[in-house]
Amino acid sequence: MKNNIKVQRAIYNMTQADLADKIGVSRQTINAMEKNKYVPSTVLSLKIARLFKISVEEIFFLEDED
Amino acid sequence: MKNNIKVQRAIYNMTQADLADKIGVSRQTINAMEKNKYVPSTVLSLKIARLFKISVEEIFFLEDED
DNA sequence: TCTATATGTAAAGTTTGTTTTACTTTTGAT
DNA sequence: ATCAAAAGTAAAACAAACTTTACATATAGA
Repeated sequence: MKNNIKVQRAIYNMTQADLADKIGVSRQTINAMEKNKYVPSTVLSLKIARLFKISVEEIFFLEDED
Repeated sequence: MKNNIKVQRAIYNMTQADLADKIGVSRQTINAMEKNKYVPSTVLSLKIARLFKISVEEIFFLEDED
């Protein structure tokens, strides 16, 4: 699974730490997500989508290997 | 977080085992999700949404405590 | 009522998400 | 070139997802 969190952050001019604070996780969690180190929980993706005012599907994308 | 997976299954007339097979998890995983025993990964919620031809937000709902 | 199918549940074990601490590297502004 | 903020990374520890096995309960049809 891939995501475009970094792009959304850029649109809203937020740092990884900003985003982490707003959705209640650590900065490393955001960093790891952006670097595709792991798959976040659905609660996290819903919170991120809500924050950026777009759908989960507009941020997270399934890949063939998923 | 809550979900309406059971309703979607009913619409498509699928058993928990059917759904589990289609998205590649165990039947107990589906059962536990429906009973709100745990929060699925974003990969799972994307697969379920795709299967039911609706958005993640139409199946999974954040609650105040999330 | 008997039987098959579907659902609920539980415990043990494995894998993966997430935090914390801490350090390095990059980037941008002055 | 320097400095501060931002991003990248890593290891240890903990929490939560997910599997497997196994059994109990419910439901519907013959």
